[in-house]
Amino acid sequence: MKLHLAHDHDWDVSTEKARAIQERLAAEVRSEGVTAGAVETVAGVDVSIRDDFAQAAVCVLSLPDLDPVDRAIHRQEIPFPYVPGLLSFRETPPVMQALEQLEVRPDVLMTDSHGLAHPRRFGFACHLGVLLDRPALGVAKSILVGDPAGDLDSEKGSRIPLVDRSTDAGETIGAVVRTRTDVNPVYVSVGHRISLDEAVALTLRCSPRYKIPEPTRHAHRLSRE
DNA sequence: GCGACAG
DNA sequence: ATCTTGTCGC
Repeated sequence: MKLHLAHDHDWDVSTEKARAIQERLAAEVRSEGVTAGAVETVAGVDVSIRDDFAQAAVCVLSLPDLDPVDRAIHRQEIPFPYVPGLLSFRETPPVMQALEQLEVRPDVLMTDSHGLAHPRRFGFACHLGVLLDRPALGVAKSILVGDPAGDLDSEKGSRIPLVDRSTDAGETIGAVVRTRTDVNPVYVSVGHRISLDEAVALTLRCSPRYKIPEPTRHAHRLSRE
């Protein structure tokens, strides 16, 4: 896919400068734009780390079937160390290179990270979305900042707000979502050009199925031998 | 000062 | 994230 960068900046920066960049770009995040029901393709984005290399993988799935329609990977040396709150500086560079290889332009980008549920309201999901000016959301497996507002029902589909009390009036920065009964909840937050409700709806639409992409089945079979 | 800390 | 052992469920 053709990458039209709405914003750009240096990547070889200090942690202080990185935080400053996040604070500057956080003002560009938009919490509205996409309608989950109209989304036809979603790109799942993830990065694996081994030694000094980062490998980004992107798989575009169709909705509502979740059939893989395009994919790409890119491996490169880790550009930035892992620092809580600065994850995007390690993951964005390799992911951009993988996205550029796609032939199908996904309607939404889904990342394994937080978006607004971040100390400076600018997690990886926001970073990716704002630089590309594309819809994006974050789906994390654990909390970086904030607290669940109450107790989440064990029933699939239940959701409660994720709020940040450390600030003024305790703002809602995301949602705690149960995608399946008897599984740990995921933490969904806005990345860019999508509302929290649409982000939650999309997360649910993308989770209750078991269709496994061919490459993954192969890798799984090999790994247990 | 101490604890927390996406992946 | 990655590593590694044991256990539970379909």
